[in-house]
Amino acid sequence: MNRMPVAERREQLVEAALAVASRDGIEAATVRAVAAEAGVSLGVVHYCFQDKDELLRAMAHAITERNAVQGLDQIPAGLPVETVLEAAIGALWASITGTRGSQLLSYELTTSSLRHPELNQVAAEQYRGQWTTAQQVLEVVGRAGNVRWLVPTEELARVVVAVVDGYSLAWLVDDNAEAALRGLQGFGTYLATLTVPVEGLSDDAVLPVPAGA
Amino acid sequence: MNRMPVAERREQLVEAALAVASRDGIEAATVRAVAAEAGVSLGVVHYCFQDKDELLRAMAHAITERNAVQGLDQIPAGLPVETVLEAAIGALWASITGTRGSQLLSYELTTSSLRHPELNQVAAEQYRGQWTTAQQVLEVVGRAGNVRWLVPTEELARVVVAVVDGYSLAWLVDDNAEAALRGLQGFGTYLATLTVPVEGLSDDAVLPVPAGA
DNA sequence: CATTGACCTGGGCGGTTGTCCAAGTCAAGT
DNA sequence: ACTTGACTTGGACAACCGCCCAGGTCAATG
Repeated sequence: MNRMPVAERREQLVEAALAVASRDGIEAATVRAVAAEAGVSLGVVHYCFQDKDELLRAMAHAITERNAVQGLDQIPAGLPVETVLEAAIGALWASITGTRGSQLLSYELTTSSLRHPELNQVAAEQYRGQWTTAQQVLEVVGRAGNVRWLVPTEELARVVVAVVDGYSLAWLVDDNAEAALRGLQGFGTYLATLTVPVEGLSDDAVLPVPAGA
Repeated sequence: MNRMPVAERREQLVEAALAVASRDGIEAATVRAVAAEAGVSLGVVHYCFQDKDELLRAMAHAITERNAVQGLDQIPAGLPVETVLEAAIGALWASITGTRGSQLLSYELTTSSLRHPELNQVAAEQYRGQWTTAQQVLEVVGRAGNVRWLVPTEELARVVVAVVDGYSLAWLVDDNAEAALRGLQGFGTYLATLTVPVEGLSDDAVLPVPAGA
């Protein structure tokens, strides 16, 4: 096998761990399985990571980062907020149903983190990421729909994450993507009732908007 | 140790498994740990259960049954539906936050079931139970508040379960019970907007109500 | 009292796990 | 060319896992 610096090897191993765990579950992500997936002999893993836990933490960090970067910029602007929400929810749901293994792995990581002290930070970091992402989406949606939220976006973000999490879990169990999407869209129309249109330009002070739009 | 018929021993072992898994996680519920918890030697477990999986299935069945029997009858009647919902949600949330280990175990069982074919039915059964329970609660609430639901309770039940699940998971992670309860009560006021008061007796045909009320 | 059979014991078996380590390999610097 | 040190190898280790089984115990039955 070809040699490479430890930093690069670490990335490769994290990728391999992500592949194994997404496909076969977090329990199947043994040191041996990850090494085999990466095409690397057993010792390499403990040469690059002190622990198996350190590898799992790196994997969790990677999956959290990956979820956060989702396309914020392809939300259409200049449309009614109901339409904007519907489009955003549709895109979000498509990206969820397209990565079933990763979604399931996220829940496995959450429960594992809550049980094992050595993974203590994982779940909290995951949720912080989801909340800030949801908040950013809400603010982008507000600007795109030219509305102001009646409830602080920080509070709303927690609702959104809870509802999306709940529907994702239900979908993983019953495999009924259409019913879940219908429910989510219903939640979207409810969200739309929590907005008021921004009429005058004088309202800009309420919700600070970067000049670069 | 005192002897007992296998049926009774099975119940005791299921109880022990539930105790171990709730306290230390589903991975810690090994055959040895369950036997030790029950104060029984190793072989007894395989004398009462064919598999470890059969023991876990029995444990999952027990926890599902236990969640379903929650007090449906202590919902106050003759009050505005908003008040009824608030009371019901408060009671539900208290029973959730009072059993942290069991809640976490439920999520662990769900993910395990989705990964391992030998536990295939567990998650589905769990969700069927939750949905029907939620539907029953909704109908009781409707009768107690003297209102009719604008959306079929079967559909609404799925929403309720998703939202409660999502908030429970968030609470397990950030341990902020007050924020979660506030969010749930907000969801309750939204639910109240999906009802219309039952005015005339002629409306009884729409929503069949048993004579015994 | 003798016997039967349900129930219990505790050690052993093969397999998998995380971790470690002595030895080997190879590109880069002198 | 040779030395150095980063990187790789593959086997060994103890601990734990689910499962099995030959044998022991004891209440109930004849």
